[in-house]
Amino acid sequence: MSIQNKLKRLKKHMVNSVSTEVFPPQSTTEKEKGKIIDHAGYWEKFGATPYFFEDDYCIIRKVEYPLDHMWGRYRFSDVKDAVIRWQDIKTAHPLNAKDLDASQLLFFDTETTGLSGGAGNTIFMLGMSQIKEDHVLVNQFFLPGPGSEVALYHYFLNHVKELRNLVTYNGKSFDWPQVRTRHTLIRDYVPSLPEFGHFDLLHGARRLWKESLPAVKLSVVEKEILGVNRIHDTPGYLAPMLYFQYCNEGDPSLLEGVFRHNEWDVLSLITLYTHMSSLVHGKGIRTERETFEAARWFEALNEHDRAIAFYSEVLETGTTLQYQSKKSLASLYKKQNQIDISVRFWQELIRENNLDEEPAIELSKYYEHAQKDYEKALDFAIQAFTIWKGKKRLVKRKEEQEKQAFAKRIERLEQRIIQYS
DNA sequence: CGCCAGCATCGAACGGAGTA
DNA sequence: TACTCCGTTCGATGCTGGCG
Repeated sequence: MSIQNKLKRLKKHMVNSVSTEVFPPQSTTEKEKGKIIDHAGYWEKFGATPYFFEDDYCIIRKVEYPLDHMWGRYRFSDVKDAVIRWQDIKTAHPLNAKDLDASQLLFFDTETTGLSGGAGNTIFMLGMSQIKEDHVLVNQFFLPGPGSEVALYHYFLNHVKELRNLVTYNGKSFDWPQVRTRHTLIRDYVPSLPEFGHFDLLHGARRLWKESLPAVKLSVVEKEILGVNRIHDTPGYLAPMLYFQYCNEGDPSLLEGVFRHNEWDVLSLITLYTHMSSLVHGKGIRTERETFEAARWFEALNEHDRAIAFYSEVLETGTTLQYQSKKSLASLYKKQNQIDISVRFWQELIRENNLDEEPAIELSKYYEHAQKDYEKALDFAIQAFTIWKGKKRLVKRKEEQEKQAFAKRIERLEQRIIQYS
């Protein structure tokens, strides 16, 4: 096939996906002759096409998956249900997709030339997946060499116009600041960065699995939690080396593994978001720990009712986290002014464990202030003090503070008893 | 290897309720 | 009226683990 024909074909493909104003039709034959890309044959075989902008180009690779394709424990289409279930949850949860449609989520991951920030590093690949009407679309925008960034970001920023919310893994600290840094360097030549909502799944994953996994990196979560098994994955840390080698030697096949790795990452983000949403919605099979951590999450968000529901579930079905759950329930019911329920939990707790002074302190407060039964209050205060004294302390300063608090409480109660008797 | 969001921890400030 | 206890909120601070 002649270069001319090839270019014609490329152009036809590009008109489909790129608005015409960025690819002016006035290109002359002479001009098109300048638009010959390196390794055109390879890229074509790889399903990638060039996108020209002024004198530069970047490489666009698209991959499609059917919506019912399984990725780990879920089908891609399950993310739609997850998003729908958020609609009737009022909570300001950091994963809440209320008022969003699954198709507006941009599952996003970059490949860069290194970890350190600043202008020294470049992003050489912008990878993303999104939910289309009847398929999942993966897009990878690749920087074929330094100096092609305007083309890369021009294409990217036009592409994401309709999207509203990023979904990333550590993207708040890493990917998106990097994008912003690169963008500011060329902002005069490209559209401005859109205001995205942003779900960073790292932090929720930490909350849910910090205690049960050796590390909470995406690769571990993916394997242990999502059930995604990669074969022949190119680890992310090799990406910079491979890219530099490609820059020196010009052989794009060096990067096949990197494309693949990035593609899998943005697909796993879909499954991970689906799964984390399901856990938080209380759907599907959950471990005791997951239910407990979801409860803690809601507690931290001041969502008492949902926290209570989850802790209660642990209490009923759990085995190892019941004591902690009961403690949380006691203080949550107290906050909700359900004192009787709260007290019943404290009493149970004190019977279940004689090494924890907190229930005794709480009961002492209850009998002193609510019941005005100073004898009982004193008993619990002394009991608490005794338990506390039996513990090894680490922080001297805190120890002194707490000791004084106990002394004060006990002295006060003794005074009251003398006075009222 | 650099950066930074989010978490835990702590102290200060404050208000409500009860008490001296 | 002044004080104490308790709970809540808010800001400062320090730390850590994840990204390629």
